[in-house]
Amino acid sequence: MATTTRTTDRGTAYFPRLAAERLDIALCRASAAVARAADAHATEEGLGVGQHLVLQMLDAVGPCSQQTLSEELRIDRSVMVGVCDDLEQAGHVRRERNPRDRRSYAVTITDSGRRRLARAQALIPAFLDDTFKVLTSDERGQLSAILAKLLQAGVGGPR
Amino acid sequence: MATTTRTTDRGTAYFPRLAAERLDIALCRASAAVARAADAHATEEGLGVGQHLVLQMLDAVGPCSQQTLSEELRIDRSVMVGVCDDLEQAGHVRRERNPRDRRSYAVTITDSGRRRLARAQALIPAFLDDTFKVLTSDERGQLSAILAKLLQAGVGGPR
DNA sequence: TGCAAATCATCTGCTGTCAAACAGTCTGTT
DNA sequence: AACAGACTGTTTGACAGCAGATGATTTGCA
Repeated sequence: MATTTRTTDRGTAYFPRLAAERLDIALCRASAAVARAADAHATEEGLGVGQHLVLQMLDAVGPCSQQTLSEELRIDRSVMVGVCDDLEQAGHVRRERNPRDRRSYAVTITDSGRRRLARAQALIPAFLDDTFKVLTSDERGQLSAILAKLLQAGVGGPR
Repeated sequence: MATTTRTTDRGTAYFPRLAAERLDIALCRASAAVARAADAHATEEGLGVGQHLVLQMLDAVGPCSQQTLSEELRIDRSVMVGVCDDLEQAGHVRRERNPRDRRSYAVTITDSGRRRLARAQALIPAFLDDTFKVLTSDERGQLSAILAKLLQAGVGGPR
């Protein structure tokens, strides 16, 4: 049937086709999709990605200022305020003034926080297996290495 | 100098170190950084990533409804309204009612839109070279293939 | 010592995304 | 024909991220 205005119908699969051909702006959009998947899992589980990262780092390296957390985890300072608020209110973190520099806090993970972290960590393998199930083991390793490299190079701005 | 509360000092490089070790929540955060880099470049250049993708697709496959654009490009319908508003106001796109289905528009790229697209496309290689300069050619190919694979698998939800 | 500049945490305003609700239109069944 | 249900585009409200300004504190320098 002839129509003057030919409108593309469903099932064109334009986006994946384009993406497979070359690395361009579209692929940066794909990165956002991966990030969204993590956010969705995190909110569903009840512990935001930011909160998770903070607990992870505090557990690994000990008490930190919000500034240090902010820089290392690439989370904006003003956002870190709310993240620490939530963690503190949940009792997963203590905020004590650093006696050597009373401008900053010494944010410390509590036992409750450590238990919460362990619980969240336990769910990650299943999430990753599900999210990246279409990738081979090699591809997962490649993705990991590549993103780490980009991070170290400071892609995406300083914060 | 001994202190009771040991606060981690600058330069720990905790995040990259963690990221390099294993694929976990932190790496999904890295994906967000890549997406941010593209957004920053786009706004600086004056044509948003969403607008760019819409022009790209309209140029490639012809007139589409906003719904089709939305699904293929993984942009929320309600966001697509604004994207098309901006493109239409700039004269890069025409919105005509589809006579066969008056619910939908037939969004069509104009000559102005085609010129704008060409101008934006011309800047992409330089942006990519800069953003991914720390990657080898092989790694770029791997990243491209992996993200495309994830896209086809529908990572990040339907929209 | 005294003062300018930098630093840390916080707050405010702006922007963009998403979910849900809505009006108009189409499709299929009776 | 009549009506229920699905679809398209739009609006609204809630929410997160980021830039810039602010108050309190520290550091560096004259």
